Amino acid sequence: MPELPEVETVVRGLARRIIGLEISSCRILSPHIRRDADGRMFKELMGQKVLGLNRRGKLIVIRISGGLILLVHLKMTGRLLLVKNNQACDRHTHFLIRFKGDGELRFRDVRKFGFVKCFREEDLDDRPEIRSLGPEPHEVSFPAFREILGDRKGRIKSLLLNQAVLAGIGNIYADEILHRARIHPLTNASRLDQEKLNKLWRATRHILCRAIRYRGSSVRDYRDSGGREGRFQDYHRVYGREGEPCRRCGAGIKRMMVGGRGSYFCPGCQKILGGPAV
DNA sequence: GTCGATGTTATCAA
DNA sequence: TTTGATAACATCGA
Repeated sequence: MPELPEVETVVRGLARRIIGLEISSCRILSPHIRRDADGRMFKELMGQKVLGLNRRGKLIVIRISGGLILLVHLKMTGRLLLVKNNQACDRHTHFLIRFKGDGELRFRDVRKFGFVKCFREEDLDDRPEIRSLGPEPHEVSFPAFREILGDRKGRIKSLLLNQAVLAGIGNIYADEILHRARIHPLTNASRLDQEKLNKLWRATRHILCRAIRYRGSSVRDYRDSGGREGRFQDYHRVYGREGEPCRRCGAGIKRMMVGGRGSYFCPGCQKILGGPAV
């Protein structure tokens, strides 16, 4: 599902193709996907141009001329697709923008957990969706990383998934990162020493950067803005591999629930750290 | 036809 | 502070 590498892939793909395009029309087919946002703001998009796209955590931030922002979250099954005009729309398409000439940006979301909001640029930094986010996990320095996780209680996997701690890691990459760092998902973060924290920090950078290079993981629903699948699922070491041998130690990959989330790990090389609680 | 799983986030309860 | 349950929603597979 769309986590940091998938959202980054979508943003990069769209940036290449829609920056500079002029918006000729905008349609909200399912008002629900605006959530509480002011629907009137969308009318101001007409005639404006796309200035740029950014990612923050799992959020897509589209800057529009006239001081406007489109904020998109794909949640579980959302897609942002760039298609030619007048292509058939299925019932899961909830929002679309037509560009002058040719091209149509569509928000499609089977489960409708995602959202598209439009507001003024000056309000961007005050938005709770943005303000609540922790740092970018593959860019944060080790001292900052150590500070964020070092004195936290709670299970390390749940902390990695907490967007206020680090922004952008989801279930797939949390499992892959922990496997690479040889840390059991149930490990209490307070028991991670300097060496383990550093391993975790390096594993985070390594996994996320490599996943971006392979254009994300298409386990089930994820597609990029051109409708194409990612390739990183072919390199998963634990996620979705229950019962298969660990590629590092040969033990059978196991699955358990951690904080209500299905979690894959290797019982051979991911041990819960012993010793007294800190 | 029903049930459970899927996996993101906000919210509420303990 | 942390953890768990729930709800939003639709689809798939058993």
